[in-house]
Amino acid sequence: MERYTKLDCLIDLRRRILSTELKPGHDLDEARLSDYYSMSRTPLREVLQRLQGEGYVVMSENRGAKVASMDIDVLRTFFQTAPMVYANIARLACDNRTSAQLDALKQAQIGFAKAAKLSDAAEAALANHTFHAIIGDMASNTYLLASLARLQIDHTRMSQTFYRPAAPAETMLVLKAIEQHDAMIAAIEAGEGALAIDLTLQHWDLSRDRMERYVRADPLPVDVISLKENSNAI
Amino acid sequence: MERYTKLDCLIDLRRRILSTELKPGHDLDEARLSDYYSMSRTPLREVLQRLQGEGYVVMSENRGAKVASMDIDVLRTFFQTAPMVYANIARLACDNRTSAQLDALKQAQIGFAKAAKLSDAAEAALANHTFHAIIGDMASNTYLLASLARLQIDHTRMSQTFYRPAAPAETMLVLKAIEQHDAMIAAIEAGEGALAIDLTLQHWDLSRDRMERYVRADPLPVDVISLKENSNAI
DNA sequence: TGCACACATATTGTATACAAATTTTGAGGA
DNA sequence: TCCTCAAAATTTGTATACAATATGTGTGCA
Repeated sequence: MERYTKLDCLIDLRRRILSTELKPGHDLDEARLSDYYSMSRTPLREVLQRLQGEGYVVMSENRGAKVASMDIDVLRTFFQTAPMVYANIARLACDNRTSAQLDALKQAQIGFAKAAKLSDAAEAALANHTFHAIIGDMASNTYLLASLARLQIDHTRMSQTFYRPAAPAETMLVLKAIEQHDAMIAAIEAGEGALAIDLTLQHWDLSRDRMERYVRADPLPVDVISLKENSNAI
Repeated sequence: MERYTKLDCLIDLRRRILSTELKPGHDLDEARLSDYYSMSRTPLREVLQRLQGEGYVVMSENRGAKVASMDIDVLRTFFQTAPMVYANIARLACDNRTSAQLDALKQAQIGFAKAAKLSDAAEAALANHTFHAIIGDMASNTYLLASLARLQIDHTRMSQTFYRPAAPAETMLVLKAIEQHDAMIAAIEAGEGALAIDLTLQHWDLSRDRMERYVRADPLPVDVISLKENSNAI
């Protein structure tokens, strides 16, 4: 097997966690991972420590590392916090973006659109992650960036678990998201903070609706239930 | 020398960085530190990785770790971001605080008042750090907590560097801060979110004024300068 | 069958030796 | 004196061996 460097390993583990190839709560065995990346446990452990710092992983004494879980109470705070942070980041990005960052953002958008049109859910989610991470960089606010990074981890993982390729509405929503990204790029490039906030909140609403619709699935026909109740009557 | 555990080492390094015993930008030599804490480099390096994740330390490939610096552009974003995060944390704390956390908060306030009255600047700053960290816990919002933690690191370090024990106004400000803490405890205990936000912003203003006043020192008497100019005239 | 306990296995934590990279030092020449 | 460059010294990065802790298994007993 080819040889991984420590940075490769870090990036790859991030990718595998974001794509939910490594599911929330999954146990990360040091020996197995160090074997997988063909490096010794020492540098691998340092990678895990770092991933813990970034919020991808949780570690406990003598019990090793697990992929950070997504509990119901954490999800609640997620929906509570995300719009505020995303909006503020977008506004700051308008003030501080560099042209190099704008180029990177446009590149990321191309990657996102391509993956979305191929219906490659995992790739699209990761490209989307990159897109919003670049906006985070543009804001150049280390403090808010710490929140954003953690929000993004859970957002990206959720968008994966809530993805239903079969649903016809899903395709429409993705196309809408691409449009919104384009509008956001224009607003950031023009430095129009208020507009960027507005677009960001719309973008958030779209994403939230998609996730909510998944959770609140269409109820099964009531007829079937009443039928069952009748046939099983004592 | 007594033996430190890894957790002790982590906590002690945090303390030394917050108290600016280890100054911003200070180089952290692995060998020296592992000797100091009488442990081998392997666990010490893991501690450093973790501190990097928490924002206390920055590391670069083959160049080791440094105490996180406080550049002028970072300070700008600090003043930009702090009030928003502090206020939101305070509001959330009102909704989610437990009685155990309230007890801890009152204890921390006692510790702060004691250190302040003894004019122990370092101890007071650390106790103040603990006080606000507990409010952060109360908010139970992992996302915002990540921002708060990073803001607090720089806030605590700044309040140290900007402390002038000789200044008569300083004592007044500390007494005022103690009062504000008491009012905040009451607001959080009563669950009055709006009031807690208000008090938090007042508390922030006090702290900001103190730091600003330090930076904008009283100008030297103009007479002295003109005198000097005259005597050195060519 | 169900439980408690000791032993075996597996996994994590630490120390040390060595490899790789960086920084320092100093000799040589312009 | 100043610069260049190579060797030495220092420092960081990795592999491996071993220690400590946690987990799994089976036996004996009620």
